[in-house]
Amino acid sequence: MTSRHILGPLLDRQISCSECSLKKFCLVRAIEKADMEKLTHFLNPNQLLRRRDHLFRQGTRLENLYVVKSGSLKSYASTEDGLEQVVGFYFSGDIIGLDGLGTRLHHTSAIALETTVVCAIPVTRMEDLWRSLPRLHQEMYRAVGNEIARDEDMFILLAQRSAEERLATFLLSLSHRFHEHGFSGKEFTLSMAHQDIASFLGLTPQTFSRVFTALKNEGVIAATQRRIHINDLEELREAAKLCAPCHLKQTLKVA
Amino acid sequence: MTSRHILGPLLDRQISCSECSLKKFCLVRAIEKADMEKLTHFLNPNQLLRRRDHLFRQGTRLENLYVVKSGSLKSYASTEDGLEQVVGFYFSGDIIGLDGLGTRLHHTSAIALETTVVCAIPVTRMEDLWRSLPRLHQEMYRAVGNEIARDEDMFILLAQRSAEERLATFLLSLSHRFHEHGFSGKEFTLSMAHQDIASFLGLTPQTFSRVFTALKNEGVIAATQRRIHINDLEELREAAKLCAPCHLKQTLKVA
DNA sequence: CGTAAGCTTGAGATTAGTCAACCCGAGTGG
DNA sequence: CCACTCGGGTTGACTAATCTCAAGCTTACG
Repeated sequence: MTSRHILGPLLDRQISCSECSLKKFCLVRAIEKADMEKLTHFLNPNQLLRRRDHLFRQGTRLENLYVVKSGSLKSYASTEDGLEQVVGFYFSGDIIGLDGLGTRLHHTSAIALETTVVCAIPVTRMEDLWRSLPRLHQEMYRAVGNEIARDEDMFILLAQRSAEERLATFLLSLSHRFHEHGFSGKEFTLSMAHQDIASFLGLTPQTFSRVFTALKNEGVIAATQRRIHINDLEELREAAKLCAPCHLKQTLKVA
Repeated sequence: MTSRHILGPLLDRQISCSECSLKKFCLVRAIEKADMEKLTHFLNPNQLLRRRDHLFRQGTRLENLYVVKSGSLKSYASTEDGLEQVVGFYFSGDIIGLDGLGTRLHHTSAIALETTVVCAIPVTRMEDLWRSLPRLHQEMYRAVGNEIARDEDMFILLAQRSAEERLATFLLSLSHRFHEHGFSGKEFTLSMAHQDIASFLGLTPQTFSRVFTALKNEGVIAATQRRIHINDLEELREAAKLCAPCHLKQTLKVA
């Protein structure tokens, strides 16, 4: 509502959560069918963004949390010295904006990587929402807990893993994520630029490119531009050096 | 309750939140005086840990969230290859255990760095707690939002800052934290080992030591063992290279 | 007092970053 | 329709930061 000017036109508002194709992955999964209409009432469903549209900007008031319905976004922080750090990628089912709940100001900016649809949850109505649908609560804390756990996994990745391990881990987590959502885990298209991944992984674009090329040369993956094909999943796992249960399942914010 | 065997004896259970010296910093600050007794009912207040006592271990069931009342803890993740990564330090007022809310399993281990007192919030009673004290809610989301924002700040630190910048940032954030709680921001004692800080900052103990020594030689700080004295706050800020508002206020999980 | 853990220091190896050139494809305008 | 430009991506040569290995020191504590 408030950031309408940077958003595309709203899509068909009629679609309720109960009809939403995402209900298996969204917060909504905790909700009884009967309550879904109630929920729909609290949301601003189906806001459309085009590639490069900002969903919100660092430092602005937190008006909504968003659930990604389709498409993808990245969030990034700008530092005073002009650098940008990508801090997360978001795909369908992910909640975006949580980092603003502390200060009620967005702590990062979020921008669509492709044509993307999100549902907005106005924070001013969250209290009512919880009251009206206490089960949602639990689901919300689940989401929050997963996000924090993922962030901690990222610490490990950034703090003690090599460039190759970071990239391999990233590809695996993407693969896992796509698979989870019923797509191929072996072949997929990146919606983000290589340099976004590099930033996210704490690497320069050059180092990213070298490691990426190396993986291709070793035959572990095949790739043209942003189209990725994983040839040897085992080898990729090897390269990622993560067999621990806690990592394979949910690593990175992209998971 | 469940982990009593690794916990020290319980202290005087009589102390209620309204008498607690921490109420300015704890979740409780959102609560009306009249409701505090109600809250006390939900808690397991004042569990005592000695140095090196575990509060919980990675992979075990999440039974409680904890608020640190006094003392300090570190949380760390163990990877399959035997490495340990410190992912956070916690001081009075901090909530610990949030990373387990997703899976209901602790995602990290937590261990006391000194004699420490915590209040336990049983997760099984959280639903009741929210119902009974809806205002607590908001405070909880505030805490969660701050934690996520801090994690994102850590990404930047780990992804693109030099060893010196990381250490300087860490010291500043400690200083800020102590100051906030009414202690001196210029002189304080570290409760964690140097190697814990090194791990947290993604450095080897050797690199940490070199940078630490350098800061001492430059006269920016003075330190004997774990006693720190900040001589030149401006210089330290310089070394940290963070002037952006979002960073100075709340950086790192220690803030 | 003796041991162990934590911390420091040095020398050398290694990884990733920097600087710079070049390539490629998409979109633009002549 | 083609040349131009620009952003993104690649590659090479060199540099610098951090890690590794190794030894020695200091402190804490039984």
